[in-house]
Amino acid sequence: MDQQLPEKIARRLLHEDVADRLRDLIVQGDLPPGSRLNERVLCGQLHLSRTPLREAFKTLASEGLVTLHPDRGASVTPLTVELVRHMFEVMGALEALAGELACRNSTDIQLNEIRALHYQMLVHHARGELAEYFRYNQQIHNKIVEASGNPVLAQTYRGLNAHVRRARYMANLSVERWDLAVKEHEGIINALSARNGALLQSLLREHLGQKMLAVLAALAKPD
Amino acid sequence: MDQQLPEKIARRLLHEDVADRLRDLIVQGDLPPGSRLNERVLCGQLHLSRTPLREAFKTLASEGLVTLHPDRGASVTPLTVELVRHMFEVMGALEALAGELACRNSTDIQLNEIRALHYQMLVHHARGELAEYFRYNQQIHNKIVEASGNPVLAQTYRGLNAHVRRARYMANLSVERWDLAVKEHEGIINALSARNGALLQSLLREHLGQKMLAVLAALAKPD
DNA sequence: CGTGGAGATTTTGTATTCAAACGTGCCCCT
DNA sequence: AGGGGCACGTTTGAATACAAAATCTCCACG
Repeated sequence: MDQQLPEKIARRLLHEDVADRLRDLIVQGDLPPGSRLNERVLCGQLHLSRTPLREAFKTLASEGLVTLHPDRGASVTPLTVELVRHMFEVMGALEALAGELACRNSTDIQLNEIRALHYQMLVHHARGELAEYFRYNQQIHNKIVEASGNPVLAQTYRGLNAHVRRARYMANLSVERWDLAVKEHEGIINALSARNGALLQSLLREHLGQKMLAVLAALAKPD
Repeated sequence: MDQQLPEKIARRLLHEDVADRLRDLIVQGDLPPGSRLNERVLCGQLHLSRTPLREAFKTLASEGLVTLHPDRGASVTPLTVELVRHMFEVMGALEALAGELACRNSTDIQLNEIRALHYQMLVHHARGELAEYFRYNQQIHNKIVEASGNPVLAQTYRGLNAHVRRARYMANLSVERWDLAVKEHEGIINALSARNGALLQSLLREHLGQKMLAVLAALAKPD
């Protein structure tokens, strides 16, 4: 047996922690789009030196979350309508592929896990707990991608998803849209359970398309 | 008019040059899969200090070309059969999307440019000039992705393509496969010219699938 | 009142330094 | 002889130092 040990021994690199932290700050809007990232200031706030911070910038830059301006520092990549549209287009292709593969490759255990998450999500929907709902919603989509059994797909998906989450954070969900989204999820879970790849793909596309419309509407509105 | 000026004023960052250089070395196999990247040695060879080199590592790591081992340095990510299979799966979805979008969005000028590249490629095929053939082949696929008008797609594609190019570099093309690939390209160009998205998608999938088989066969063979 | 430019200040890019972790070889002990 | 542990050299991780670029300030000049 050469399976992974339950706990990782390997220590985490500082720049990785910093990248995670900055990613969260950007996704949640604490570092607003377009804002400049002053190295000295951030070093003070995060209690580290410039070296690992700058390393984290490189990681985030290659994910597209920050933009590097030679000799003029880094800034949070602005969220434009065009960027959102293009991201959702790519996400659509990736999710469709994930759905198809998940129907083919996922184990029953993974499927049960996804169903469990779905029901947990329904609980939070019933209680009107938006933040928790989002967490489980996110987890379900991640699990579907994982269940595809394709780590390259999973990694690519995660990279883009940071952008999408950032966009969604700005979009306040209407109650109607929320209810509808839950209905769509119902269908998604059913198609996956039936391992109906073609159906799942079209449902995922529809779901993502609706999400994009909601995000675009929110972006268009003045803050 | 806010179009890009013909010449970039912005200076290039050292770590970007280094990342490009290392990427080439990895893709071409000069830095073979699994090989360890000793910082001091590379610094000497590339004539720079460790800081920008390490920054370049971070970029390449987030592209997946190198793997970082905490406290034990970096190494070139090994090319496994599984990795190749998974990459081609994702590339397939991306190229299909690119084809669909290119049929919808590309300008006639872009289309003409692609056709021109195609004929140039035919020239090199006729002369049996493999390296030049590959260059134009690569350019055509890049142009199709560009013609999709989706920069996010283009960027994602480029990231994965480095891996694919690395894999292909190991696969010696047979003459039969080469002739067939040219035929496939013919069909691709025609479908694109006719702006037949559905057809183009299936042709691109077929083309990529064949490429994957060739690469996998080469990987399976002993070097 | 605006404009332009020299010098000071800040900020970034790269090199160097310092500290901690890793790996190795040797010696001692059983 | 074999295994364990300790000291050493090497390599990496992070901080600091230095250099170059950009930005800001303020005053002279039109």
